[in-house]
Amino acid sequence: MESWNLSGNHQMMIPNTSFTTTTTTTTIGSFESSGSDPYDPSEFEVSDFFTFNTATDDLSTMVSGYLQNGGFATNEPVHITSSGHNQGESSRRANRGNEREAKVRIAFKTESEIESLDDGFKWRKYGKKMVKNSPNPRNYYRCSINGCPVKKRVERDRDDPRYVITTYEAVHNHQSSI
DNA sequence: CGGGTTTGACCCGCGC
DNA sequence: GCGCGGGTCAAACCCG
Repeated sequence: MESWNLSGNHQMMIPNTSFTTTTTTTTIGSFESSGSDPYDPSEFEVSDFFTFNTATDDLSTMVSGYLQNGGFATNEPVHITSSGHNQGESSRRANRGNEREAKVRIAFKTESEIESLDDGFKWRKYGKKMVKNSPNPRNYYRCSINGCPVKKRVERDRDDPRYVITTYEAVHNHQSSI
């Protein structure tokens, strides 16, 4: 768990992407970068979230800023190893276990009635699952820009359905989708 | 026709 | 080995 400096240093090149609902509280949690481990499927504990208040457009700024920089005003060396074999998904299985890809993961918890929050990127849904201990499904999205590795999953907080938890993974290799 | 969504099947890791 | 849970695939479907 890192601590983030939320001020400054986002390059904001996202056009007006405003969330369509009034967002009061947003929470951010679980930052991971650079794994020697392929996947860490650990869930986010609520205590891991970092909460702050923000105005609506600040939030979208931060989301997009995060997604493009690989982090908030962080000096974490977030590097994407796009090296060697990165073509296609079949390679993922092939080299599971010894390839080290930089993993960046961040979760936003946002109070919202709708779950399709516009964060300025174009997403293609590729899966949906029911999660255990929750009546709510979890949706899986992939960034639909060329070979962009970013995924996100969206689900509703299981014990406070007013909130939507959006988890982003990896860093965009392009700028805004618009 | 081109793109996204739906949806059940499939895969993989892990614990028993 | 088996079942479970999370994650992904992909064929069918939908919609402009």
